[in-house]
Amino acid sequence: MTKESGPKQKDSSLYSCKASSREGGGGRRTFRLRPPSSTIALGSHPLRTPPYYFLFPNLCTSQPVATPDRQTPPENDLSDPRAARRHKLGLIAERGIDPWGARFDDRRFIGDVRKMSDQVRFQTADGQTRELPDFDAGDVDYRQWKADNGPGTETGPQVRVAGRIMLSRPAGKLIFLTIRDWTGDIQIFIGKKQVGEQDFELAKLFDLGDLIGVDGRLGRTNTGELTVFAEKLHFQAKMLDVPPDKHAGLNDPDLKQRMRYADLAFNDGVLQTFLDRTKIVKSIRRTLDEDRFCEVEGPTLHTIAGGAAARPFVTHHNALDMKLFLRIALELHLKRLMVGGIERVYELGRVYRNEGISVRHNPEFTMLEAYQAYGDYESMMDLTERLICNAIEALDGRYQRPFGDKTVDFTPPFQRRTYADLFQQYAGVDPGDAEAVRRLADSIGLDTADKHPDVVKNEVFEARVEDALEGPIFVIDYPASICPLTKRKADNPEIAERFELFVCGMELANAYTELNDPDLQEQLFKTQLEGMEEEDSMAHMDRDFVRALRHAMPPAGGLGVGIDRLVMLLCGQKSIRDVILFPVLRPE
RNA sequence: GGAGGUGUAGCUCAGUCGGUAGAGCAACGGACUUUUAAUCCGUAGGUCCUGGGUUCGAGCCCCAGCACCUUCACCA
Repeated sequence: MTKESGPKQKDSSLYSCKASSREGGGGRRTFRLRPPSSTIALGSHPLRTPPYYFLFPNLCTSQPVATPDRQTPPENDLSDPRAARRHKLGLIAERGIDPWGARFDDRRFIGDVRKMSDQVRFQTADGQTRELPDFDAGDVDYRQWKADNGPGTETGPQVRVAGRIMLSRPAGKLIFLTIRDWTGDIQIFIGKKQVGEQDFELAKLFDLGDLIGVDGRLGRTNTGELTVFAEKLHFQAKMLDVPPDKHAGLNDPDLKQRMRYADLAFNDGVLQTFLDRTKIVKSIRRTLDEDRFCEVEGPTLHTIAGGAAARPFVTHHNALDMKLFLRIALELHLKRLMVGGIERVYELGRVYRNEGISVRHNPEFTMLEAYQAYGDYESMMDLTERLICNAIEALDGRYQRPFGDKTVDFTPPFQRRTYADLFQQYAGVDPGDAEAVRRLADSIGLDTADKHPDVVKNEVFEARVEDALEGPIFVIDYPASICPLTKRKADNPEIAERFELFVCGMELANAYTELNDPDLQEQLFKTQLEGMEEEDSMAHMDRDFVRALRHAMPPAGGLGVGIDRLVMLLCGQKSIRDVILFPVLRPE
């Protein structure tokens, strides 16, 4: 799954830069001079902490200090949770412990430690080793089991873990913690007798949200809970702000997005959704790479924002004194590359559209576009199905996926129905009967004045058909006049070889048999430009793109997939802002 | 941009008819060596989004503004 990214790979120059940028911190970090980690024995971490409080004298007092604003309350008012945390930060430093931690070699991810549970054994007094009862099977009274099998001692592997304190259950001279890293949770047992007076006093200074490291032995408590029985504690970082409610978490959607770090750290499932997003994106790349598609990086700054009908963001290049647009699509540059001979090409990247924000729209979003020379829209349909099915396999292999109150069945093959067929079924009108379509459009309150019959038809389709498509369903063979970049069917110039994939009323993918006739392309651009506002994206003819087509682009299939929406559907998230780490927000 | 809703302790939320501001969690003090959102006793914590207005009196009613949510439009 996730590659080990331990501290060994840490860029020391980056780190020293970070240290020297802090007041009083220059030269403090000396770990680069230490021997390699292999020579460091587990549990005997060599950090000899300097007298840390000389470096941060202001942290090490509980005297009142100036309070510039409400964010830093008086430190002597310990009823304020933030002041209490700062006070404890000072007490930790006074104990000679760096409250901001240090490199922590040879630690294991908690998820891996949990997999070591079968190494926990019970050794009887006469030297026999016994397997523990199967705790997953149901209620096991482990205290009773030990009494029945005793006398004896539990043995388990020595482990080193680190994570954030999520729950704390103090019980006299015992403290139970639940700590979490990005692979899972595990309980920590801290007994005064077991860790010693020093570490137990340190543990009393722990707060929810702090990061700690633990050396200990893996075992089971009387209730059977897999637990690291602490032998040595390592403080790693203090959380100075107050974490959200330990049970309800952070609920305010604005705060969740604004403080995504807190959302990720404290709300169940959020981190998993974003790790799943990465899995989906990796799977898409893998699928395309296996099909010998070549990933490229086109320009983000365009002189003409083309390839889609959307308003662009405008920016300015100072040295050239030139207006530039953030790209609204990847299409036109990828096709230029096909002319150049990259016969299977894709880009998976961010595009920007200066449009409204909604539960399905963010001004910047991630798009995949893929082009395959000598393919057509049928080849792209097969590819789309493969991309989605492989992504599902990369997650958990479950083809029935909940979305809101529905369940979407992604078992291939997906349905394929023509636009006309679906129009007849859901709108109840023959799509070939322009007058009947117009009457229907009028009756549902659409503005039909001065509009091309196919445009009216498409508005009816969007109003009546799209929302009804629970899918996944490929809608194929669109009216040609609404698809300016699409090749017509050989036997019917009224029909464009195009499909859109719909799931839960949402457009997930869009693909064409690409138009490669430069003269027809130029003509269609011009037709589309007529009557358009200057600020609209396609209102500038991309002459260089037409020139590229004159150098001969192979006939090809082209596909666009909205990655954020795919992640929404596969992860069961109803809002696009729940699958984008940092969605656009107004300033605080 | 239009319409509707929400804004109260660090977090999650109550707040009746307009009459002294409430709970749980978190915090602080105390008890507890096998707990599971630990429990028990005690303490402290408020710019009721902001600014006006009505009223003897406003968290509550009225007006304006700000932010977020839902929905529509633009769009994918």
